[in-house]
Amino acid sequence: MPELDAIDRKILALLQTDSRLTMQELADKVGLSVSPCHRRVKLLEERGVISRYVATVDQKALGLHVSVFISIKLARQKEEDLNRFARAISKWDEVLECYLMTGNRDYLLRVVAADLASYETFLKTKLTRLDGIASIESSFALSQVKYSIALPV
Amino acid sequence: MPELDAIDRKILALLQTDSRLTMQELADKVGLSVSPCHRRVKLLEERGVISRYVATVDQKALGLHVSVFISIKLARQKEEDLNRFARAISKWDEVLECYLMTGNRDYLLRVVAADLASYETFLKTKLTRLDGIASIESSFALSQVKYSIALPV
DNA sequence: GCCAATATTGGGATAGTTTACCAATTGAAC
DNA sequence: GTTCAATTGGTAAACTATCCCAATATTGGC
Repeated sequence: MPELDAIDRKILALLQTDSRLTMQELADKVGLSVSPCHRRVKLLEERGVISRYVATVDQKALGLHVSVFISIKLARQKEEDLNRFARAISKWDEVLECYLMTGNRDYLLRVVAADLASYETFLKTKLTRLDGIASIESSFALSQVKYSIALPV
Repeated sequence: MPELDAIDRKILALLQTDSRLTMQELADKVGLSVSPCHRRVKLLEERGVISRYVATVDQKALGLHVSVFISIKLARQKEEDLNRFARAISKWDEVLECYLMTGNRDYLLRVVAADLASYETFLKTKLTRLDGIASIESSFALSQVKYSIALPV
């Protein structure tokens, strides 16, 4: 696995911000001509450094006004319990993020919903129906101060 | 602001997963020909429903092995204090997400770092140097169980 | 420090994609 | 059932990605 040099990192920074740049524009910005720039991008894709290209959608435009962080403790933390939990939440589109945590909770989830009523529906019809959950604690976000997909390079 | 119909939502779902689909492929998948499909995508862009196109980068490939959630309380919560805090964290690339929260903390941040040492540097040279912070509590993620950018449509 | 081997770069040609225009079709209101 | 407005589909032109090959730069050995 070869290292990422300064130009690779610049390419990543730019594509994380705007993947619709043409190769010509990207090449100009990183100080290469189109061919080597193109080759570098393809290599970054093949090596899995660039994993995908996506459109980002405005949460308010979709009417998703509620963002909730949920702390979850499981009754048991055996590997099988963890895997079962991970499989379940992976299926649910409302769950955008889920982390296995250190400290006094097992999981931290970020969930979005249209309003409190549909969040309640999510809780009642999905999350609380899972076996092996010891406790659930919801924390509501008043506003999104910052949201970025761009990892520091 | 016209409503999003079923085809618009299908377009959004597909582009949130893969924005590199050609108009031909996208049109086939939603059951339109290229022209109307292209017109709909452009409208979604103009109306801000699609906000941008980005490449997603693999966190491990960049060597960013540490993900931390930070709970922060401010000494005061006047609008000016909140704005000052928001401006500061917005500048820092390590902070990927920041939410103003209800409950017993003011902010929840998601921060990434290469290792514990560089996280410590972030804390010491940036976060703890801010004025007006009453408390900071770090919660470490052991692993990312789910991470999605695709909002439910 | 020089040379050979290797990797990287740049330009040009081609295939593929986006985009704009216009006619045809569909749907809705009266 | 007819008219008007909105949406659709096809075609052509402009733009972009992609591949190939020659030229240039970099690295390692001596």
